[in-house]
Order: sequence, then C-alpha cells, then structure tokens
Amino acid sequence: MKKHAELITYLKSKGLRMTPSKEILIQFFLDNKSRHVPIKELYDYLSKHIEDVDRTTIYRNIEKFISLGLIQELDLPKVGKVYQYVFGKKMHHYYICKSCGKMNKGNAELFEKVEKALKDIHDFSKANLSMLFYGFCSKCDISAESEILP
Amino acid sequence: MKKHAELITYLKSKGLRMTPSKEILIQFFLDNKSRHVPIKELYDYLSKHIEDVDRTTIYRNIEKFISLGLIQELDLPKVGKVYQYVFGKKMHHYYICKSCGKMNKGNAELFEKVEKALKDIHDFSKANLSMLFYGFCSKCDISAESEILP
DNA sequence: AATGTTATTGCATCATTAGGCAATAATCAC
DNA sequence: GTGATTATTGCCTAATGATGCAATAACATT
Repeated sequence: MKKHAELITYLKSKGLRMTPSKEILIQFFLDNKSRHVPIKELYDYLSKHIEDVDRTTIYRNIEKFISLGLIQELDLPKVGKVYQYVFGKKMHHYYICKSCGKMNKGNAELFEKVEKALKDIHDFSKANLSMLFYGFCSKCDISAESEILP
Repeated sequence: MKKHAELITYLKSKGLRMTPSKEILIQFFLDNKSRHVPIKELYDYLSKHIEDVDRTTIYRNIEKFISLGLIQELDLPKVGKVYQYVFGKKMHHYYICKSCGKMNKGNAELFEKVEKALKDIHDFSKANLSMLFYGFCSKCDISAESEILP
C-alpha cells in the first residue's frame, strides 16, 4: 500500500499519468517482486482486468517503466525476455550463460567488491544499477575442448 | 587469414558446417572487429553476396555464433540490437544507460578489479566474459529529483 | 466545476524474430 | 570417389515488437 503510493507519486513526478493499465501493471509487479516475468504473462494478466487491451499498451508501458528504473529487462538466450521489479534496489547482478540462458544470482562477496570498485565510475548513477555477466556455465563451456581460447 | 582458418576449425569442432552464408558472415565480423553492427547491416551485406538469402538464415546463424562465443549481442534501449565480434577476447564490459541507451566502455581499473574478484566465481567460464552495467547516465539520472531513491 | 494541455490509448499497419517441415548440401567414414 | 548422416537452408506461417495518427482521458490551473 505504502509502496504503491510512493511509486505512483514518483512516476507522476516524472510526467507519467496514472491509467488503469499502469495501475494494474504496477500492482502486479509489487505483488511479484522477486519473480522474472515473461511479457506474455503480463499481457494475460492485464487482459483479465481490462477487456480488449491492445498489446501495444503493454509494450509502451514496459518501455516507460524501464526508462524510469521501475523494472528491468533480462534477455535470456533460449528463454526470452523477462521483466523484474527493481525499483529502490541499490544494485543486483546475475550470471547468464550465453549458450543455454541459465541464470544465477551472483554471490555477495563479488557484489561488494564491485560496488567498491564502482566508486571510480562517474557519469553513471549508482542507484538502481544492474550488472549482467554473460559467460558460459560449466555445462556449456566452450573453452573446454578448444585449443584456441585461453 | 590465419584467424579466419582458426575460427573455421574451431566452429567445425563444435559441429557447425561451413556454408557460404556462414563464411561471409564470419569474414564480415573479422573485418569489422571493433564495430557494433545492427542486424540490418548484416542482412544487407549478406544479400549483396548471396541473392535471395532468407532472413531466417541470418537469425539462425547469429544465434549459433553467440552460443559459441564468436559474437556478442548488445540490446541497447532506444537503439536496438547490435552485434560485436568477441571471439578470443578475455573480457570486456560496457555501461549502458537504461533510459537513452547511451553506451560507454568501462575504464581499465574497474576491469582489473572485477577480474580479480571473479576468481571466486565458479561454474562460470572466465574466458569470453561480458560484463554489462545497466544504469543511468547523468543526463537521464532518475534519482536526481527523487526523494525516494537513495 | 470547467478548460486547456498533453500523455495515453486503440487501431491499423509494418518490421522483426521464431518455428515446423521438407529439400539440400556439408561432412564423415569407408 | 561413393554413400550415409545430419546440419543447414528456404519457404511458409505465426508470434512478437514498433510506429504513425486521431480520439480519448488524466492532470494542472483557474
């Protein structure tokens, strides 16, 4: 409730107008904070509450939410795009396999080391920062049988 | 030339078969190593060399090349997807603005600090690792006028 | 409460990306 | 070289995502 109101205030301050579709999507994200949601699910959910919503509405709102730091998009190989609530989170990071799309949350130690290292970086907001590490999980490791890659 | 042959050998060892379209795409990437290329350009280039190439061919080859660590995809807000040659590179990283899509190469100091920190991480290949930092550039900074975000 | 401004939506349309299937062609084993 | 295996392509179709425009609705101001 409180979070919801805060969020609305923030979004309005950024020039957004609160419409039924935005209200519903925001509530959905607040209720599913820890999940990674595919856009199909968002559309289905919205359709349940508003009949004949156009798919464009979803795409345009998603885009705005991303630009304002409300949600984050992850494009996972073999899986597709998923969206995740990130508003107010300082940072988060993931390891994503370029081959199979498998995703791991990074460990805390690295998190803190990088956070310290980031103090040097300017022209980039430290709030709401996402770090994505694209590599290869052990199952897909490409360097294993290769004499070319180090 | 040498690089080209090495690459072919590697790809074959991974089960790929060398076809005209793959040859042309690979040569293109070798000739444009430092660039970030949109898929339209790849398609136009391929079309010049093979008449009536199907779009599907590009997409499927791109996907394979990514899976094998030959190229890397960057999905930039407001800009779109671009592809970059990364084969054999140990690591690279970028700062990408979630709002305007502006992209900066990260600085070297952070690069090394993170590289050290990564020694702890297991189940992830250190070769061919991409680090993407998604935040907000100073121009788009969302936290500037907000009392909610830290 | 009425009004003016403008973000938002729906609609139509187009561009991009993905998947199934049969024909083709690259590679391997002999 | 010949044949067998199977990755790849093209084609067709479907799903996903983007864009321009006019109508609508949210919001600030009065």
